[in-house]
Amino acid sequence: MSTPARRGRPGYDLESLLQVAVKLFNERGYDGTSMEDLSRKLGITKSAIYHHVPSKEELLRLAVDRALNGLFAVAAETESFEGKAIEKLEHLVRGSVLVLVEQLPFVTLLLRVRGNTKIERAALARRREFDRLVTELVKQAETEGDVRPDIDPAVTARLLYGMVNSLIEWYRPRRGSAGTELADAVCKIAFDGLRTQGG
Amino acid sequence: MSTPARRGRPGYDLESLLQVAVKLFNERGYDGTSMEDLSRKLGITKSAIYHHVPSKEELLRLAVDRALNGLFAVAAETESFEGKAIEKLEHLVRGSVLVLVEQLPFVTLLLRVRGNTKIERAALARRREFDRLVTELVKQAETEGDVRPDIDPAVTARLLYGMVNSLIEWYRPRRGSAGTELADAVCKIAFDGLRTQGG
DNA sequence: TTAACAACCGTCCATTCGGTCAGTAACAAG
DNA sequence: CTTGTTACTGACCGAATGGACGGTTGTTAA
Repeated sequence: MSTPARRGRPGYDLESLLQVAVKLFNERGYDGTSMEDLSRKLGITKSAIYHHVPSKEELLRLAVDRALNGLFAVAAETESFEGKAIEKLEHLVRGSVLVLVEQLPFVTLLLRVRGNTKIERAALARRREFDRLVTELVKQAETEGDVRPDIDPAVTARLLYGMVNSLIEWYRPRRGSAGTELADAVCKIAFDGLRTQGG
Repeated sequence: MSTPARRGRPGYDLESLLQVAVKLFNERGYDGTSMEDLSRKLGITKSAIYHHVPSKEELLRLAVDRALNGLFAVAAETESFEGKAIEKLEHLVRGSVLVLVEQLPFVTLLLRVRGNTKIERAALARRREFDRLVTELVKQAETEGDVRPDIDPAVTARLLYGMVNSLIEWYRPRRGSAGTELADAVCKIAFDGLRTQGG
């Protein structure tokens, strides 16, 4: 059923190890977490970690790639859409929130990468590509008259995703919560504002 | 005039050193920056740094305290205000954006603190206090009928400041830019949304 | 029973880390 | 020239870091 009867000695595999690692990286920061810290948390020795993964950085790479793949999957889905740009934009935002919620630890790690190594810089490059995509959509929606023209589209786009991405700072999954409610809240405030609608 | 003729051997003082340090901390992350890295950037030896500051953490403390003092000054100003809660809230947001812009490097460092040490935890505690203040204001504004009641005020508050704080991720000061325009943009989108208003 | 398999341990290593300390260099005022 | 003041150097230290390596233990399938 849930356990497909794995061969060999039981213990961590790469997946279960990655979960713990990413969680710890988020708590103390990637650079602030030593492999000793991680091994202590796992309950195994440091050298055992290197049986599963060739380096500390590889753990980071696996995590941020998972986050980026999730986000780009939503982006691809959005692009193959018919309709007005503002509808595409809302779809992208909703999808992004859902990815944030479902892959919270991975996305959290991604959004904190600073570009110290080749791998981190590659992640930043993909992030920028995603941001460009959002900006283009906002621009188009403005051209179509659905987004307020009194603010630079690039600024609007960044504020929008600033709000979306800030979820990682405080959102914590509760059992039974679908994430769609959260996406609703984000879309309401981002698109129509927190003020009571006059009308 | 601009130089009040300092005594002693010329070079860095605590202030000028702090500027460079905080900038580097923001580029590579606090944990990702060694005192050797910093000394290289400064053009002096590592031990020279310890003439100005007793420890690496003290640099962090000085920086985050400066950011927190700026934010709490605005908060105090806001509390001594007369008027509706929503007006207070807008004043707080505007003031926060201005502090963010004027003290960008310090606030940036503050918002990335993870709580690994006593000093970091103290900073996080003060941040939470500030967040409580914002939430209370949003709640009150909702009671007064000025903030949409269909979203949990705590969520609204967090999304609002998620947007505000996201400025540190992309805003870079340009000469001649006052920051008030940015505050305008933030308030417009946060309070009234990015969608074109149905007149 | 045995072979394949996968997870794990103990020991070791070169390097880097934050930090110390005793002394030196460069300036201003008297 | 001296004195006070401030910034800096170079050599050093114990601890922690990411990682290497050869050997071991526990589990399943044949």
